[in-house]
Amino acid sequence: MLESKKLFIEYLKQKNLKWSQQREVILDLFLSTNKHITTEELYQLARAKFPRIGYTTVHRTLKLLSECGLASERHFSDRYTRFESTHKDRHHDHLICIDCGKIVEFECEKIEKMQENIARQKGFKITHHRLELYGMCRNCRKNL
Amino acid sequence: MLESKKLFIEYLKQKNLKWSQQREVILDLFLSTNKHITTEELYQLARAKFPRIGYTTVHRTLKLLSECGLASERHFSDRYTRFESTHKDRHHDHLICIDCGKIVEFECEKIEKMQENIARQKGFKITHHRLELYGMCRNCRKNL
DNA sequence: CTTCATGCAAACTTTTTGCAAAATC
DNA sequence: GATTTTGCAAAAAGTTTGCATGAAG
Repeated sequence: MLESKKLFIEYLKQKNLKWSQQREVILDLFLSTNKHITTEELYQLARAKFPRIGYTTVHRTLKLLSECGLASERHFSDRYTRFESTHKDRHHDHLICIDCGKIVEFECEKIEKMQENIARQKGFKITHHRLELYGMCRNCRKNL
Repeated sequence: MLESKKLFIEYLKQKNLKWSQQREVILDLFLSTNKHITTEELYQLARAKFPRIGYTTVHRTLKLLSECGLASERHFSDRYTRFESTHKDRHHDHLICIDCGKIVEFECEKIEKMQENIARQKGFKITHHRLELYGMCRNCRKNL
């Protein structure tokens, strides 16, 4: 079983919460998708595997996953909350194609260092940040 | 009269739209506030100057200001849409205190350059970006 | 006097909550 | 068996729209 699946089950036990079929379906789908997924999208996927599942359950499970650190909530420029799997790799930022919506992840140590510098100058202690670069990917530029 | 006020009036003329008392109140308040303001906040300010004004009017005027480029919409981590005046100074990013909500603006040429580099590596051409640093400001750290 | 803007109320969107029935421990 | 979860429906919270009335050109 996946490390993160164990982690979630353990988390539930600690909190005296219960493991359920629905939670399993949702977790599996969430872990197997690489996307920055919305509740609605995951709900649609889940319904394919477990037709009687409710939107609310998906929503609450995603919240649970956020609480235990397996997911993190993100807001890009539409008004959906998107959930991203956090456990697998370390921090990264996003490049987003404004045409096709493709999301590419990247990380840059130097930028992070510079952010720390700026924050120090302004008297801040950073807890987290958000860096999103919007533009056109190679493909979409080609098809102009 | 302010440059941007003229600009807005000109924009309205071009589109065969009308100048009104409400639009003037809203524009003046918007231009005189430095905040990243929500519709609700601006509505409250506007009511003080023009009691019969409606929320809808404020909302629609802010949308107009976005359309003509005088304002830009931003989404931080709460669920409000915030409007920021764009004309006055050039691009900048934000430091946000997670405790008191204070927003400090900054700009960093070096970070921008690096962003371009990363995008180029990934085949992207950047149109715009968003960088937000979240943390605790000096004051809030003092009062811990 | 024609056209557009206003402001109310009501619709819409996305997220969240209350609660009776069902599943888990 | 006690307690938590589920799924529905309905509430919240922000944003957007329809429409009769009023203001601007």
